[in-house]
Amino acid sequence: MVAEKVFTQLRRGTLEFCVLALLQGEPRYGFELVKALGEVDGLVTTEGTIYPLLARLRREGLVETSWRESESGPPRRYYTSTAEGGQALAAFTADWQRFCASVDAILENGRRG
Amino acid sequence: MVAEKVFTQLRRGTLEFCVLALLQGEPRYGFELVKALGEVDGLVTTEGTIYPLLARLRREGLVETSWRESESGPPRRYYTSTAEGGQALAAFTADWQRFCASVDAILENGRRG
DNA sequence: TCCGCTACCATGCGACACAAGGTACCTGTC
DNA sequence: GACAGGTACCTTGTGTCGCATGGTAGCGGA
Repeated sequence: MVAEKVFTQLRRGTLEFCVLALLQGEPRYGFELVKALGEVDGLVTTEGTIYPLLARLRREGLVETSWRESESGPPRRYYTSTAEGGQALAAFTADWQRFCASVDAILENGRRG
Repeated sequence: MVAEKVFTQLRRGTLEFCVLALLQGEPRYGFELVKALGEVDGLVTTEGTIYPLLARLRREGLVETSWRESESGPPRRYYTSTAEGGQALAAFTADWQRFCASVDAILENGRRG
């Protein structure tokens, strides 16, 4: 479908906070996040997107990391949301709802003509 | 507000179709669109964004243009949605709703922890 | 005459998602 | 014990798109 390109643009700005939401209360590692997002409609992504994104979140102090051995395979870097990450997520959630309401209103308007 | 940056990313991909929605049934010119979007929360934008965007829509055949004299000031280039533009808008609206549902679900999940 | 408004457009930049490729470790098979 | 394949990490280069900036031109008021 050509419409996949649309989602690529829509993901911008939201993916970051979807990851943050997935990390609330539950530490996860990069590969796991890719698989979790892959199951959600419109949020399919790859490692090439996730790792730079996680590095950014870490630089901004929104997540913390720790290495853990795996029972099978290489060690994993687990990501945990900080308190600051939780606040950022809450702020975004509010912004997101405002934004959705605005877009919905305009699209609705357009449908009527 | 620093949060303005968030909206910059959220606008990606949606702005294009918000413009298309505003053009449904009613021809408008560029400057008018900037003012119309400026009144909507989270969609404030400038000419530097709108004109390249309109040029893109025109290249893709989603809008058509015509010049009209203005009673006061320089002539205006009016943009009208084509049938193809209407179809693209309908397709996007469906994608947008799916995407919103996905993001809402993940954000909700994160809030519970 | 000169400032400011309306209205158009072009150029260059930065942020971000993604494709592609690279490293390293473990497991199973021949 | 060599080697294919899976897991998991990360880096580099590319393309898109919103936006800042700036430039042109006509009109009206001080």
